Amino acid sequence: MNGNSRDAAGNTARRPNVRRKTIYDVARLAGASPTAVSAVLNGSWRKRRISEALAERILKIAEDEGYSRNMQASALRRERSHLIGMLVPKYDNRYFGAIAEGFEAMARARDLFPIITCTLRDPRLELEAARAMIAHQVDCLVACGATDPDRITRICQASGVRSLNLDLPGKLAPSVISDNRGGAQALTAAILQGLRAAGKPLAPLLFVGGRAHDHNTAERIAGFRAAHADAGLAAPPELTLAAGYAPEKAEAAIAAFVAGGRNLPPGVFVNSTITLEGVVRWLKANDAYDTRAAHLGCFDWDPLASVLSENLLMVRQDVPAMLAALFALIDSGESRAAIIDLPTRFAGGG
Amino acid sequence: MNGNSRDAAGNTARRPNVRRKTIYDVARLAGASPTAVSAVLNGSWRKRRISEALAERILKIAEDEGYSRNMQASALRRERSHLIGMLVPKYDNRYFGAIAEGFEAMARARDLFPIITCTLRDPRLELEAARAMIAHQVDCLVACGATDPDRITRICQASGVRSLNLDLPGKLAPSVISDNRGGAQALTAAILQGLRAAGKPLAPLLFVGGRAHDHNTAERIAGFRAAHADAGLAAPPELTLAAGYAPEKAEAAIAAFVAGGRNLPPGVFVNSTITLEGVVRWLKANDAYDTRAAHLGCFDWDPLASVLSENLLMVRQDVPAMLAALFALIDSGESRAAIIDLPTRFAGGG
DNA sequence: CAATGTTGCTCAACCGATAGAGCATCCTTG
DNA sequence: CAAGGATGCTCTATCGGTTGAGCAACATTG
Repeated sequence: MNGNSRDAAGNTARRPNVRRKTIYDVARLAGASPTAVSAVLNGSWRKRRISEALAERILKIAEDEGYSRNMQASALRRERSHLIGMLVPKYDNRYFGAIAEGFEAMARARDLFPIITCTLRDPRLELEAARAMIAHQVDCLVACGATDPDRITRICQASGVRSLNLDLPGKLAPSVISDNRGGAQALTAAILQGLRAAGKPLAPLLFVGGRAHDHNTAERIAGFRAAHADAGLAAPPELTLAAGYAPEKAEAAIAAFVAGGRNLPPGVFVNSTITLEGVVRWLKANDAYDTRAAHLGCFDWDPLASVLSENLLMVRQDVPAMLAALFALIDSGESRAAIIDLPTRFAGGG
Repeated sequence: MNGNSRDAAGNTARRPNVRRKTIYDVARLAGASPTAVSAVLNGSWRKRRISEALAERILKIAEDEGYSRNMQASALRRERSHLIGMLVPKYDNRYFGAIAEGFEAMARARDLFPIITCTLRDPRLELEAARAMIAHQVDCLVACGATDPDRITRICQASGVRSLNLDLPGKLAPSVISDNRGGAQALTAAILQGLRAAGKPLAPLLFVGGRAHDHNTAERIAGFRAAHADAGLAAPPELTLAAGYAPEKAEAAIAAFVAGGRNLPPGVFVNSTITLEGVVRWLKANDAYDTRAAHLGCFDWDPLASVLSENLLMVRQDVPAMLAALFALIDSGESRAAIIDLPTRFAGGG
């Protein structure tokens, strides 16, 4: 089958001309044992009763020689890598960007080395990436916005790796998510209120974006419908266009909707900033867009879009709170499945 | 495969109760040697003259047992980790997001495991992250948008790790960057042309954002000035506000500029989308903003901002070309310092 | 039939760091 | 001054995979 699929990088793997320093090199120069050097350099020297004098000598030599610990060897021996992995769908929006940045900072604050990889919302890539992370011995894996979190949890469990879910919940591991239903309900209500304030007739809104079968989109649709009910409106299913997140899909969905002979509703609930791009593009291309007249709401937050638009309502998920909850779970060692549902905030109306 | 850690008290994240499978486990079950198992599982079995029959038996058992290679151990022995690291300043814009996504995809296509970490434009964090990556034995490190690329290269060299620069050039390692000067010159010319087309009087533009001492900002200022010269305009230094990328800094800079008794120029060259946020916020807050009247240009590309604005010109750096050039260098093993300067593209005028 | 080659597999020595056990000294204390 | 303890350090096995060397068994050749 695959005899030789190796070294795609054209075998640039020449042996390094600079031999890496090891504890053995440092030990020789310090006239001490590798054990002593190891203890000094990993901080366990007090416990191991190494004298302050020797510790200082070793530290100085290590510094001078540019010694750098080989974490692979260290992790191998200690059966603990201090690596923490995270899977993220995309880097094309502020939400996941903020999650990635915050995750890294909080991991580092705990002396964990964060490894983040984006999986492009591709289920196969998600599994492959999870397996790769496990092979690299991550101590813990966070699946953020995964299409099938439970599948990932099962893979982790098989290798004894702890896993947690973020943004999208699973049934097999602790999950930290936003209150999508509540946020969507509030956003929908605000869009309707905008219509009222503008003296326009109330009518059911259009829902665009997301995947009907994913938890968050389902919850948002539920909130969307609840807000309609609260306003005494029906929310007919044909106004729900959840054909994916990509801008082109949103454009195509709206085009098909209109081509079906229907009138465009007076307001639109958009499921993400990336989808918003497609929605606005369609509206502009079809001369239906006017910054003052549009009644748009977006379940996602982008400060630049927010400041550039007049009538754009945005829901901001509370990334710091989500990460705080996530790391509280990680710190506590909790691994029972349970969902932590955090409230969202409103950000800007232009 | 039931609950989790045995010692509920104290150290929870301790030893996993699921003992990881090793080649020794598989070897025992297959009635073969660990050597044979290793060879089969890493693909070198043909070279090592293992029979097809044994290979298949081992593969099946490994699959059934859920074996997963310990990359730490593997990397330790082979002195090649197949890890490739990248430092990135921020995840708060599409440019670095696209770089991160593309980098991951191209690394994976080469059987390298990408490790990306964001350093928040913090020089200290950059060095710390570089050192951490080296400790984790990356085979190669890409410094993207680093504040001091040469410092990072020197650290890498001391450990025999290959390094490359992206987005911001260094003098000690190969660098792939955008033609910032040319892009800025074209963008500036386009803004001026917009003024002309709108029948407004030509006047020097304002330059906002970036750090005067970083290469890219310096180049962009040069291009900005060249375009002014081309149009027969002076570009007085007091119109150049390079006080950082953050939105608040841009707002503050403009506020100070105006407070100094000067009139706001008829058009603005903005150095990044993140800065644009601050610029627009100030313009709106001061009633100076009108989507149709504003003459804004941004050296950065954000499709949502682009589609939301009427008169916003954006320069799009050619991320795919940059990554292609980067990996061409990586694949070729090139490590001599040289700068590859790629043209930018225009994207959208609203 | 001996010499040589090929096939299929195993042995043992690593890679670098770490932890348990052990071993001299030196210091107390009765 | 011997027993007991503290101090300061080293020895050695080990984590899991990989690799050069080596060894039977069988096939081929002159």
